[in-house]
Amino acid sequence: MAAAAAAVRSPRFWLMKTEPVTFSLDDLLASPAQTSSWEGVRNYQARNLMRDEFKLGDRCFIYHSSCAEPGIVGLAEVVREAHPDETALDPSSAYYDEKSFKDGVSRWCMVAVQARARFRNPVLLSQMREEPGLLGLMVLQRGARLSIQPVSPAHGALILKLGKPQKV
DNA sequence: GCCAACGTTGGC
DNA sequence: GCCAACGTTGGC
Repeated sequence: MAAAAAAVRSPRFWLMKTEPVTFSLDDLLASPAQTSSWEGVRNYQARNLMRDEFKLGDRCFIYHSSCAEPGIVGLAEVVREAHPDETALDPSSAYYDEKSFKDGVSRWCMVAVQARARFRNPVLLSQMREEPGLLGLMVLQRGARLSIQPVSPAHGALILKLGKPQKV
């Protein structure tokens, strides 16, 4: 009997927060092959999402936080699934976490994403709050600090429509 | 295991 | 700078 076909699922949408002062969409676009590791996530919930749920081909909205106009500015795609975040082992890194590893292995992991589009119309937080179709989107909830958030297919489709992505 | 203190996030 | 929300830490 032939091996069962690998379970296939549709690509999911995610939202990834980043402070543009630290790492912006432009920084991703300027990275080699427009690809970067999403390092420095130090929250278990966010880690678990990346480790257990992120699959190749999933689409990630890049959200700029802690800036003048917080909002979604572009789209990236998962090009490498979860693997150890070596910055946790590097004392010179801002993300060094000496308590995070056991037997030389860190509990933290990361994925790599490649830029896919810049939004012609960045979808600002203020605009999303006014958009009935985005009701229930996690980033709009009070105190939603999670840096990695799931986005439903319907919300993802609407954000793409509003953002008018320009391929990069 | 409880919970107070403290630190961080992030919009405003 | 303020402050609400929430995660982590550590004493007990």
